[in-house]
Amino acid sequence: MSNAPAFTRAEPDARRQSLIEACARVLAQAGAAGTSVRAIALEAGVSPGLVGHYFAGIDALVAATYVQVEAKVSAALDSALAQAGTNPRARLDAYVTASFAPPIASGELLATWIAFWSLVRSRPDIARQHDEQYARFRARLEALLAACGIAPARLRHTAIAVTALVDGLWLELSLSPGAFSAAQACAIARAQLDALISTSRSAY
Amino acid sequence: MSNAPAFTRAEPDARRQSLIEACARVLAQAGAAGTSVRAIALEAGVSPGLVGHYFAGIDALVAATYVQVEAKVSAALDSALAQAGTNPRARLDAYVTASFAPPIASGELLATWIAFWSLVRSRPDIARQHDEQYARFRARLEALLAACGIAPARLRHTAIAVTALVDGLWLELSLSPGAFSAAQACAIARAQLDALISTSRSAY
DNA sequence: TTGCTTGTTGGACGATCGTATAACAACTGT
DNA sequence: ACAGTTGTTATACGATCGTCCAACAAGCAA
Repeated sequence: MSNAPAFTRAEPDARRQSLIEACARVLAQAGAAGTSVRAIALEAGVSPGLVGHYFAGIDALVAATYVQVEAKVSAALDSALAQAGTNPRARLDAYVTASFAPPIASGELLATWIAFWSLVRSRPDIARQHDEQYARFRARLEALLAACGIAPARLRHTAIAVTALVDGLWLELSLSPGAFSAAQACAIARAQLDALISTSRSAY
Repeated sequence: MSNAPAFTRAEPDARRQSLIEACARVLAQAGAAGTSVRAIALEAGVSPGLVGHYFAGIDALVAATYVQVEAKVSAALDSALAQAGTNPRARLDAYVTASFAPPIASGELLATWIAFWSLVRSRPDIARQHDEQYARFRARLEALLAACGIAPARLRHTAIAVTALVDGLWLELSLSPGAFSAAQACAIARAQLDALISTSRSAY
């Protein structure tokens, strides 16, 4: 009779990955409040108990999801930079443009970030994870800015400023897409970059 | 014998207010995940059932708490502007300085904002509330920037840029206070404002 | 084929959630 | 002093939460 397998055994890494992706989808569709072990397991097509087999708890799964989302964002930025050529200013523009385009600025990512942010204050390990992620993003931006001729003494301040500007535009763009468009966010960020770079060069 | 009252009857508005303040305290201490009707009632010193008497649900209470936090932030900004005198640039600096100082940049407010943001995507009424709040903040900033001589055609873009920059710095400052200090955030924002204002004036 | 390892299931468990409701008591007007 | 209004309490209810665990079965080794 029916010798169809009751379930398929998966490679541990692949199963972990599928749970992480299911968590991201649930976060995007149901928000942080509607994200439960059962909902994630249902989305992944597995039994609820399996989640506890791969992750210590729901918080650990959210943190792992954040890591994967961060990796996806980084990959999208790297891809944009690779296509931008070697001109320093063009690379900076490509960074900005990619930050306001899918998949980075797809409002579905917002729920993952918010769920992660809500854990930062109460969990020191997650706070450290956030700090490391922020440091990586700032370091990448510092390299791009240094290539544009920003004075080394102003590099750190400038990178913080650009990160804050891009994050602020990205957040508002994700929260209320009607306030302004991605193209406007691009134009605003580029205008700021022009001002920053010319100011720094005038200090030579 | 003991004729001490079992409970004290409060003015409806005062009781509403005390519940809102209790909700803000619970959000700050326990995060969005630990904020429940029972925890709020315990913090306010009332019975759990009373929350349902004043608010349709936990979401409505969070939304009301957001309104009150927004009012507090606005009051702090207005107070800072009132003390700044009449010089347009000094008023803009006062706006920035106040944005990175208590009570606005007290990390306790962050949990309220995050809890509110997590409701924006799934609840259209809360999305509208957020849009209105954002529009109010941008309008206030546009007035300050107009007084500094920003060209009317660039007013909207500039206000969006400054709002994004301040929000991004405020968010990172609240999430990880160790990355940079409030004074550094101030300096960064002021440098950006200098660049924006000189750029706009050179267009005359 | 047989036995072993282990990924996987499905449900049980206690705790906590939001909400509804009946009884109570504090205040107000008479 | 009395009665009516209603803010308030305390509890009950069903649903859902995260976690745990014994039983099952898929795949691999011998």
